[in-house]
Amino acid sequence: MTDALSLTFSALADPTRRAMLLRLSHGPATVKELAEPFQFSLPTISKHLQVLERAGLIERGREAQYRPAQLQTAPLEDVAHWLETLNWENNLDRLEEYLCELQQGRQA
Amino acid sequence: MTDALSLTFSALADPTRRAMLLRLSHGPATVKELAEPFQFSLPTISKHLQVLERAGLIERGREAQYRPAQLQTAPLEDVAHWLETLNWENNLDRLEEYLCELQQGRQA
DNA sequence: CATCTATTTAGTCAATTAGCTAAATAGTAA
DNA sequence: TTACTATTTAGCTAATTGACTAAATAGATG
Repeated sequence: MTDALSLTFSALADPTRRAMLLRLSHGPATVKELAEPFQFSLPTISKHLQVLERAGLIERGREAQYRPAQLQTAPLEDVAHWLETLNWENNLDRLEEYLCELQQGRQA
Repeated sequence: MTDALSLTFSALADPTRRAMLLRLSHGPATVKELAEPFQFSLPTISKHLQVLERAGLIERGREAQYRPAQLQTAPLEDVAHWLETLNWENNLDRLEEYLCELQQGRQA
């Protein structure tokens, strides 16, 4: 999918990538550092990082041979916002239902 | 992926499925009703519902020929919780950093 | 320059996904 | 029973994904 939310959700739909983000929530890290807890090859880790980058969940710097990744929270906020919207609509409906019941109570 | 969070995130990583959930946040709906806004075939819609069901995002009833779907919010709360955890760790680190700076300031 | 470390690219492969049509099943109603 | 509506299953296809190894690139250092 090309839309931003879908990119974000699908980037988050992998436990390795989520673990990486958790690691990055403690501060920037290099590819090798991020790879350490896992048994995957470095190219595999590199690809995971590309997925996270494409979703805007990380940004990458350039320091010597290192390309340190840093967590970016904007897409996470978009996700939180979408969740709130779902709930907000839910609550609006509940309110509407409640008002309807009130009105019917008055008419009965 | 077999873990619950991954199932949830990957179920949410599709705009059609997200639109369905939004629709369901207004109340239960049948497959046909859910299919209406889209140009996809019914089998396709049915498969999307199976994905949502497998992720626990909907539950389905049985009323005559209809199999109405109903939004389930538990997995959404798990997602919200995971997002909070990320941020919570983030904030903890910031606090720690801040305390470090304070201490160094005292030593300087 | 030669080499070492960090990272990415290229190319392969198996599994999964999202769509389709055609056919099967479940339940209602004539 | 037959026919109609709602939904799912089966089987197909093309695209995507996540893993790998081998090789290429970027930069630092002997």
